[in-house]
Amino acid sequence: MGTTKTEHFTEKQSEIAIIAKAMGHPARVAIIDLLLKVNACIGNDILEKIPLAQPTISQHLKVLKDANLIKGTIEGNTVRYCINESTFELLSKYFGNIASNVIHQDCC
Amino acid sequence: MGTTKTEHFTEKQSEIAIIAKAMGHPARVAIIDLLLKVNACIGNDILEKIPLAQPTISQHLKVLKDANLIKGTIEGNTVRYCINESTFELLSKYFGNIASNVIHQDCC
DNA sequence: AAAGCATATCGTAATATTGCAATATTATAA
DNA sequence: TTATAATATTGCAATATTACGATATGCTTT
Repeated sequence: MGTTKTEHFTEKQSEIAIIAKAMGHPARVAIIDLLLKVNACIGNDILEKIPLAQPTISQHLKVLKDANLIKGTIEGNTVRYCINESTFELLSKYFGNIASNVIHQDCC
Repeated sequence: MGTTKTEHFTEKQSEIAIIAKAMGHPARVAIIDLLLKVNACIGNDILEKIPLAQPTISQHLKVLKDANLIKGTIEGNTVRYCINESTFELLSKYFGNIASNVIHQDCC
């Protein structure tokens, strides 16, 4: 085991899970926060800001990219990373929709 | 290793990561979708709807509860689960804020 | 009390994730 | 061309997650 049984769930459910999972690590949240603050697509200045080894950061960046949370473009020997707005919008809408559709009535 | 180095990150970053991680499994997304659809706090009718064994579902429910995504109240020999709106609001706002603060200019 | 439900917990096997050193790769600079 | 800088990949150890059978716990009904 250890393997997720994906076959039973809808496309949408799997999509959300994959994206949420990618945000499910503080280092990756920190990277997003940093990209947002710097307000530009930085390469691995990330290394200087986040106290993890270079291979580890590279791995986290890959996870974020695979989940479409960030984009990266090669620029010489540097990579410009930036936030992929639309995926965050998707998340925001998905969660916002849940929040606003909860009915209280006989709830806990 | 395998252990996340949490000590370097902010409270907020860790909080978001924990919540996002809890949403990072399709079964848990499916449970939330179900709770929303049923529009009431059901006990383990979840079992009938989600094709996983009872202990597995119970475990997923615990993860969701620990992340404050759902609440559960005991009612006789049943548990009423329901969505914890405020945590979803928190997520929606956090991600929405990111989406709306991205600056494009020289981005990828 | 006994039987029967709904849930939780335990133990365990299979697999995934995290983190990093070492090493590769690729682009620029000297 | 050689060195240097930025990034990716590989390999591996430690730990976490997922899934479930078996079993426990705790109501509720008979």
